[in-house]
Amino acid sequence: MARTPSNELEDRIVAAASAEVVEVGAAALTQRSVAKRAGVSPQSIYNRFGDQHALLDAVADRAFVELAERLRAEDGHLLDDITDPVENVIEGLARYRRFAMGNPRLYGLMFDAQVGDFRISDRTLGTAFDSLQVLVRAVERGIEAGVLSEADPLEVAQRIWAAAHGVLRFELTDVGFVDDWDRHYESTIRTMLRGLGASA
Amino acid sequence: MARTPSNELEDRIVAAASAEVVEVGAAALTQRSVAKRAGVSPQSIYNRFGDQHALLDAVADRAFVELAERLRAEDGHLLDDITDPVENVIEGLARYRRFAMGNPRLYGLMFDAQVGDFRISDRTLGTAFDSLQVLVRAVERGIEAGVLSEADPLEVAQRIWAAAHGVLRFELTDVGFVDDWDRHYESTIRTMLRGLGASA
DNA sequence: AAACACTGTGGATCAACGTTCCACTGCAGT
DNA sequence: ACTGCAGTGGAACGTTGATCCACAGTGTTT
Repeated sequence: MARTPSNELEDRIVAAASAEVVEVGAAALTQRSVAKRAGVSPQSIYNRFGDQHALLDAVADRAFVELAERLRAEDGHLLDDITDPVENVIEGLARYRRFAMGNPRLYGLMFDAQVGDFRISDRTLGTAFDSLQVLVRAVERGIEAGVLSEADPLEVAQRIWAAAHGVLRFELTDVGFVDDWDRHYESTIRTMLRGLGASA
Repeated sequence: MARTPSNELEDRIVAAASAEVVEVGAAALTQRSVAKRAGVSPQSIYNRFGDQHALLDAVADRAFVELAERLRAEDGHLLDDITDPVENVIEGLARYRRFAMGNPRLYGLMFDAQVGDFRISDRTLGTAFDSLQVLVRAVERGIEAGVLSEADPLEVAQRIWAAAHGVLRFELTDVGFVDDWDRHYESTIRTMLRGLGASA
């Protein structure tokens, strides 16, 4: 070894790529535009990440970390402070929605294959799993409180998550025929929670 | 006017593009490959459709028509023949899932922005709306039978649709941590229907 | 202090892509 | 028979992801 690579450079590249994704989307992002924005040569990206997919994967991974943080605490309000289990889930998913609608293109990168055959790596999928734990914990609370019926919390959390994701995807791609998406989103989740209720 | 354009040619191009989408996906599809497959010159595609997005839109439109047909009748079995309202919805969405999983790339084109900033046109969105009517009708039956509580059938149908779509998207992009996706899919829908139940 | 090893630069290059242009051909309508 | 447009074939342009190369800079080792 002769020289220690500066990971400050790596951060700059990922930050530039993130900004690019947020502004124009992953599909419109180019290696040259990222390099220019980060103030590095196009070659450096390949030296660091290998190819474009790997770079996008790094962007997605970082986004999942930010998502998890935002779910746990938004504007200083901890999700754990909400005691009512149902409202805890509702508020958590409301934050989830604000994240998605605030950064639609980033959300698209995380959950779609927006650019060619890009797929999230297993490592990034692990980070996504960490984010999901927030919802899993909320479900566990609901079960303990008897508001949700006994079942595998992970499986239940994913049912709720899927429903929320489905609504968001439709909203983001303008598919569907809804006046008030905000209301529709919450209605769908409340319907889900009602279906998961302990009563019979 | 001198010559009547053969829409047989148009059909050939759309058919070739559909096959291409099914096999390699919309992102990997190229104008040249479609032209070659259809046995026409690349130029003809532009003469007919304008650009690639318009061609993909035509493919999506056709796919929505096929989806609606398949929902209504699969292997000669009419959906309307199922009298039980709940099982009617379940079977309809099972067919929906088989369509999606049988043609994942086509499904991706219909509901994602898989290639750049491509969006379904308003006209194609109308066709999608027609497909949704199958589910709306099933919900109406459920309400009439008292199995589902009184509400706007269109709004309710979209809640169910969104939940189904969410599960499918996660399955298709390998996001989520589920053993048996088939079971998870049906569980999610049944949870939804339970939440929509007439009982208080 | 000197030599080394590696990172990053700058620029050229390649193949593939969507799209456009143009000259040419062939058929349908008057 | 003449005319006009649909479609062909091929070249071309600009942009993209990716690779290659010679060169400069800098931290580490000797």
